[in-house]
Amino acid sequence: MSASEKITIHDIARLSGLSKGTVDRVLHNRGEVSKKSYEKVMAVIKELGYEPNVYASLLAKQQNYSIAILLPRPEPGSYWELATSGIEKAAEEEKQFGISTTLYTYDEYSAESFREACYQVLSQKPSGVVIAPMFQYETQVFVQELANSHIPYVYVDTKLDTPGGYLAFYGLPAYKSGYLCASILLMKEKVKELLIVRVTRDKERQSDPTVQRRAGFQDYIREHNPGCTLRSIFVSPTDPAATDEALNAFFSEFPQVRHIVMFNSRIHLIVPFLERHPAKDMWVVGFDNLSANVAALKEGTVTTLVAQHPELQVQKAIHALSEFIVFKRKPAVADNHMHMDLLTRYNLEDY
Amino acid sequence: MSASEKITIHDIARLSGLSKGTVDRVLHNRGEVSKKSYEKVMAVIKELGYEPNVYASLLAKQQNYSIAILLPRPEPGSYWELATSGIEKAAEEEKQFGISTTLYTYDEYSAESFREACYQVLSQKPSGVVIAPMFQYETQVFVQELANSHIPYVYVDTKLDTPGGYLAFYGLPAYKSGYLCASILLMKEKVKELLIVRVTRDKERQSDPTVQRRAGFQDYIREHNPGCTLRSIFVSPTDPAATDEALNAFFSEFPQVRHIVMFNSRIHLIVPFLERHPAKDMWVVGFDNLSANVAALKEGTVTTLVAQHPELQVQKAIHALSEFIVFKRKPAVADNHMHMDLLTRYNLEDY
DNA sequence: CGATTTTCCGTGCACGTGCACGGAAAATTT
DNA sequence: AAATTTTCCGTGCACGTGCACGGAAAATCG
Repeated sequence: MSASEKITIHDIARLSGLSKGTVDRVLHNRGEVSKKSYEKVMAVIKELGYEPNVYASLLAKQQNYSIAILLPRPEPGSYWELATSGIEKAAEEEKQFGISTTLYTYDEYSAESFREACYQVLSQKPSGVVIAPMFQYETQVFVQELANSHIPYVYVDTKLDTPGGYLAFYGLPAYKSGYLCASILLMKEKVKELLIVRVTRDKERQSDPTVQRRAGFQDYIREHNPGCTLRSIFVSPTDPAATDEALNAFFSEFPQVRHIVMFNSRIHLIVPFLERHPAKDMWVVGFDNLSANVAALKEGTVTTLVAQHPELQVQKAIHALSEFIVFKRKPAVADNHMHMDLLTRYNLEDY
Repeated sequence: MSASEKITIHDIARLSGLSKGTVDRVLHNRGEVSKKSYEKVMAVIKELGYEPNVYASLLAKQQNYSIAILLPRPEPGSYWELATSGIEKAAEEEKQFGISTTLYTYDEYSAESFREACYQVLSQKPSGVVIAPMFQYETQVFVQELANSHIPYVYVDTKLDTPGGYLAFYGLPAYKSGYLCASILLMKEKVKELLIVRVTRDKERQSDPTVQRRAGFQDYIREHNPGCTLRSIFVSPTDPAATDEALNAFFSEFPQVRHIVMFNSRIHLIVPFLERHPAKDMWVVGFDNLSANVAALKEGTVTTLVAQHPELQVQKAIHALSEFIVFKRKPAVADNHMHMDLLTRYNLEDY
C-alpha cells in the first residue's frame, strides 16, 4: 500500500555483478547472454520484484504507433458522420502518446468495398484497429488476419463473436434498445396496430443491429400488448418519390395507424410525408441524433429519438486500443454497453 | 492525421534565440523571464504548435501520487468486501504510473465515523479521492473541502450532485435496477401481493440507493400490475432470532405470499428461515453476489440475484482518477452506469 | 600453439524535460 | 562611480531505459 521503492536496472546490475546492458538483454530476452548470467539476473529480478519504469521505457523507445479506424463512409448528415466526428477528438488526446489515427471507409452496402478497405488496412500494418463490422463473413476473415499478425482490434456499433478475441466492444445493447423503443411507443395507451418502416437496402446486409432491435421490440409487444398488429413497409433511402408512394399506399389502406417506428437512423426519410399529411396524435419514434432527425424533433414531426452517441463509442474504442498498445492494459470489461438517451423536443436544449 | 514531427523545447530555444532553461520557465510560467523573451518564446510555441512529451516530463518530474479510497468498512462476506477486492487489482495496475492507493473505511451507519475518516483523508492531502457516500450532508461538506484544495474526486455506488463537480461516477442506475427487479418477480404471473424485506438500520442512513430501487420497483408494479399489494417488514442485520420472529409473524398472518424481494445485499439474512420453511413455488429476489447469497442461489433458496459488480466500479473509479492525475484526461462521460447481471442457479457457472 | 571465429558483456550516448546552481547584465542604492 | 541588489538567463546534471558499438574472453580451427 505504501510505496516509493524504485528498483532500477542499475540496482539489478549491481546486485548481480553485471552491467545494465546485460540486464537489459535479459529483460527483453534477446540473447547474447550466458546461461549463468541469465539465471543470476533473473533471480535478482524476482527477488527485488523489479518493475520497469514505463515512462523511461517509452521515452527511450521513441516509438510511433498507428491506429486504423474502419467505418462505413460518412455521407453528409448520416449516422456515420456522427461517428466520424468522434475520431478527431480522440486523435488529439492520443497524439501525445505517440499514436496517430487513420480513417478507412467503405460502402456499407458493398462487401467488395469492405474487403478492399480491409486490404488497405492490413497493408499498412497498424498497431491496432477499430472496426464497425457490417459484413459478417468478411469481417471474420479480416480479424483472423489481424490475429495472425497479433494486431489488437476493437469493435464499435456491432459486435461479432470472433474466435481470436476482440479487445473490447463499445456499442448499444441492440436488443434492449428495441425493447426500450417499444415501451416508449406504448407509453400512453394500448396500441392496436403500428407501422414499422424499413429501408430497402437493409436486406442486403448480413450483420445488422436493426434486426436485433426489431426482435427486442417484438418481444416487448408480445409481452405487454399481445393484441397489437405489426405492419411493415419498405422505403428507399435515395428515392423520395418512391418513399412517398409507399407511405401513401400504406395509409390509404390503414388510415387508423397512429404509431410509427424505424430501427435505423433514417427516420428523417419519412418526415416530408408526415409534414404533408399532418396528424396531431401521431407517435413517431426513431434512432440517432442526426441533424435532420433533430430538426424533425424540434418541429414536432418526430416524437422521440433514441440516441446512441456513436462519437463516444469511437472515442472510447480508440482510447482502449491506445491503452493496450502503449501500456498493455486491457479494459476492465470487454463488452461496454453505452447509454441510450431519449431525446424529445423538451429535453433537446440540454444538447 | 499523419504525424512524426516532434518539436522539442530545444527547437523552441533555438528558434527564439534563447536557452531551453528559459523556454522551460515560460512553459511553466514560473517567472524570472523578461517580458520580451516571454513573448518571443510564446510566439514560437504557438507557431510550431509545440506539445510537451508526456513521457519525458513524467520521467523527469519523478512524482509520486496517492489516491485515497473511502468506503464503508468491509465486514467479512459483505457487499463492501466485494468492493474492496477491486482495489488491489487496480492498485497494481496504477503502481507503474507512480500511484499508490490507501483505503480508509468508516462505519456505514455512523456519520461520526464518516467525518472522522474524511478528516484522515484530508490530512493526507491525497492527489485524488474515491468516495462511496453514505451521508449526504457530511459528504457535501467533505467534497467542498476537496474542491477547495483542487483535489479531484470520483463517486462509486451512489452519486451526489455536488456543486464543485465530481470527475466521474461509477455505479448502477439505482432506479432502473429496482424496476428490473420487479420485472423479474412478475415474470411468470400476475402477483396479488408480495413482501419487501428491509433492514432495520436502513432507516438511519440518509443517502441510500435502496430508496431509489424501491421507487423503481413500485413504479413498475404500478404500471404493470396495479392490483398488487406491497407489504413490508423489517429484519435485523445482527439478530437472527429477531429476524426469524419477524418472518414468522408475517407468514402466519399472510401465508399465501409467494414473492419476496430485498433491495440491499442482505438477502442471505432470510435464508435460514426459508430453509426451515421450504416452499416450492417461492420467488426470492435480492441483490449482489456475496458468497452467502450465491450459496443460497445454488441451493435454490434464492431465485435471482441482481449483481452490480462493485469491484469493477472501484477499479474503474481508480483508473479514471489515475488518468486525470497523471495525464489530465477526463473520462469521456461523467456518469458511467455499469451493467447489472442477472444471476440464477443456471448461469452461475459462468462466474 | 597461433589464428580465427564465436560468445558474451561493458560502455556510453540518446530520448525530452525539470530544476538547481551560478553568474552576467541591468537596475538600484550609497 | 562604486557597491549592492534585483532581474534575468544559460549550463549541466538527473530521471531510467534502449540500443549500438566495440572489445575481452572463450571456443574452435588450422
